[in-house]
Amino acid sequence: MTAVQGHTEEIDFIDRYRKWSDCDPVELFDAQITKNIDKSKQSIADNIQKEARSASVLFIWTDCDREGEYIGTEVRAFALRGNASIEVKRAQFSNIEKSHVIRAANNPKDLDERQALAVAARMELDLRIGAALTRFQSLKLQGRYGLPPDALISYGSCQFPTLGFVVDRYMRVKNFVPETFWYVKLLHTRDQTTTTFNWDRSRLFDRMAVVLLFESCMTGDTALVKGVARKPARKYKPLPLTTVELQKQGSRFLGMNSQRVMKAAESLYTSGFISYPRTETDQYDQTINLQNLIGKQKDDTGNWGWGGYAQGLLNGEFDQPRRGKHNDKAHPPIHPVAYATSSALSDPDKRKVYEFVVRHFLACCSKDALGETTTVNIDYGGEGFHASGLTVIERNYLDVYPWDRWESSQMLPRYQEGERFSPNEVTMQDGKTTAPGYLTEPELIALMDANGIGTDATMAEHIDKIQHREYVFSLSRNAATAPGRGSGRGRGRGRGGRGGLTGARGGDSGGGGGGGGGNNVFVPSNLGVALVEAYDVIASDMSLSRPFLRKEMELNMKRICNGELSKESVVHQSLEQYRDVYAKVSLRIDQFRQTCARYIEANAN
DNA sequence: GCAAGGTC
Repeated sequence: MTAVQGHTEEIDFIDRYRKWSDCDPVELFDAQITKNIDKSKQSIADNIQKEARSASVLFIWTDCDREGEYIGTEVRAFALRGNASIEVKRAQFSNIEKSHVIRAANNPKDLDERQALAVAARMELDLRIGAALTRFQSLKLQGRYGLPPDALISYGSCQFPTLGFVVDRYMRVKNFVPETFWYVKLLHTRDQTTTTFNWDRSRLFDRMAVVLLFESCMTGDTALVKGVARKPARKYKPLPLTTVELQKQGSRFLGMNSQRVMKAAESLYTSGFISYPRTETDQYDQTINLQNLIGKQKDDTGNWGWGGYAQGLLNGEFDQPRRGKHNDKAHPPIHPVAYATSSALSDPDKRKVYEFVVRHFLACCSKDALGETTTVNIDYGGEGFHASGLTVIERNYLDVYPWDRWESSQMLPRYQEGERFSPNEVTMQDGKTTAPGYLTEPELIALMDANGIGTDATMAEHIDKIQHREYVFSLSRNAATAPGRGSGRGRGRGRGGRGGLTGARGGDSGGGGGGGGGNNVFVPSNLGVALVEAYDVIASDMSLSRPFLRKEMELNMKRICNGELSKESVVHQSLEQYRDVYAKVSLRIDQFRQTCARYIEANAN
C-alpha cells in the first residue's frame, strides 16, 4: 500500500509559449501542451513506478469522483512505466469503515475512462482560456488608468463568475430606488401585554387606497375574533454537514471566513479528530456506526458541555439523521471521529470548528424541535388582521445546537373565538422598501454552490483570489453601509501602491478584512466593476462574468461521462466560443479600454 | 507572471 497526494502532473504550454513576450496570447488557443511532473511530486511518481516492478496487480483507491478517476489514470501511467504488463483495477468505496472497505476490495472495478477524459477536457479548457484571456487583458490594461506596469489581471472560469456575483449585488444596491408603502396597524393590550395585529393586506403602494380602507375600517367599533388556530410546528434539525454548509455557518456563527474555516478543519482532519472535510454528501450511509461515534463524546472529560446530551442520545433520545439530496459517492458527511479535549486544540479556530462539528453531529442524531403556533384572526370594520405566537414544547436538538434560534417574537394573551374587544390603537403607517445589503460570504458561497462555480475544495480559494487580484474587497458591514461609489465617502481610502484606483479597504479594524467572517461584506473595486462591464458591453452574448459558461462546461463534462460527446468535440466547441469573444474584444479594443477607463478613472482620486 | 483541480 502506498500513496499519492492529489494530482501528480500538471499541464502547461511547451516552452516556446511560456514567456508572455514571445507570442500573441491568441496563439494559446492552439499552442501545444505538455504534461509535467511537479518537481516536488517526482518522488511520488518514481515510487509508483518502482513498486510496480514487483507487483502483478495495481489496485487504485483514489476518491470515487471525477478528479479521483483522472488521478487514477496518472497512477496507472506511472505503474505501466515500471511494469508494462501490470493488471490495473479500481476500488469503489465512499468511506473507510471496515466492512465497506472489504466489500470494495472484493469487487474490483475498472477505471472509468470517460470520467478521466471529462477532467482532461476541463483542464485543457481552463488552461487555454485562462492563460489567453489573462495575458490579453493584463497586457492591454497594464500601465493605464493608474494600474502598475506589471499588473496581473487574471481571468478564470471560476474567479470571474465569483466576481460577477459581487458586482451584480453591488449594482442592485447602487441602483435601488426606495418605494413608499402604507399599511394599517392595530394594537391591543390585554393582561399587560400589547399585541401587534398585522394587516392581512400587509402593505400597499397606493396611498389613496390605504386612506380609503383605513377610513372605512375606522367606522368599526369593536374588533371581532374570527378564529384562534393552534397548529403543531416543527423546527427541523440540521442536515448532515457538508463543506459548503460548514463554510457558510463558519462565517455566520463562528466569525471566521471560509479559508480560515477550511484551514482549521483540515488540521483537525489530519490530527484525526474529524472526518474528511471536503465533501458534498449530506446523507449517512446505512452501514456507519453512529452510536459508536456518539459514544466517543459522552464522557466529555474536557468539559465542552455536551457529555450529558450525548449520553441522553444513547439512552433512547437518538433519532436517525435526516437524509439530504447530495451524495458525492466519495466521502461521508463531516463528523467527529475522535474526542478532543479543549486543551488538546491549541488554536482557537480549531476549537471553534471542532465544537461546531461535534454539536452539529449530535444535533443531526437528535429529534426535531417541536412546538405550537397560535394564530388569532380578527375583523375590524371589514378589514382583516392577524397576530401569531409560538410556544416551544420540546427543544430537543436546540439544546445542543445554540446557533439555531426558535422563539416567538411576541407572547400572545388568550383570545376566544367570537369575542369582541376594543383596539387600543389603530393607525395608518408608512414605510420605505430598503435596498438589499452587499453580498456576505455565506451568500456568495451559496451562489457559487447553486451555480456550480468551483468545488467544495476550491470555493474558498476563488473568493481569496478575487481579493488578491483587487477585484473585490472585504469590508466590515458597518463601513460598507453607505451605498454609491460616487459619493466620495463610504469606500474609504485607497490602498498602498495603487492610489485611488481600486477603491477601498476602509473601515477595517484590527483583524477585520481578510480574517473576519460574519460581519463582513464584499464590495467590488473599480477595476472589478470595469472588467465585468467591459465584457458585458462588448461580448454581451457571452456574459463572461455570469455563471452560465461554467455551467455549460459542467454539463459538457457530464455529456463526456455518459458518452454523448467526445472530449475533442467539447474542447473544440468551447474554444471556438472563447476565440469569438477574444476576437470581438481585440477588434474593439479601444471601446474595451474606454469602458474600463469610465469605471476606473471616474472614481480614481 | 496565466487556469482549476487535487492534497498536506
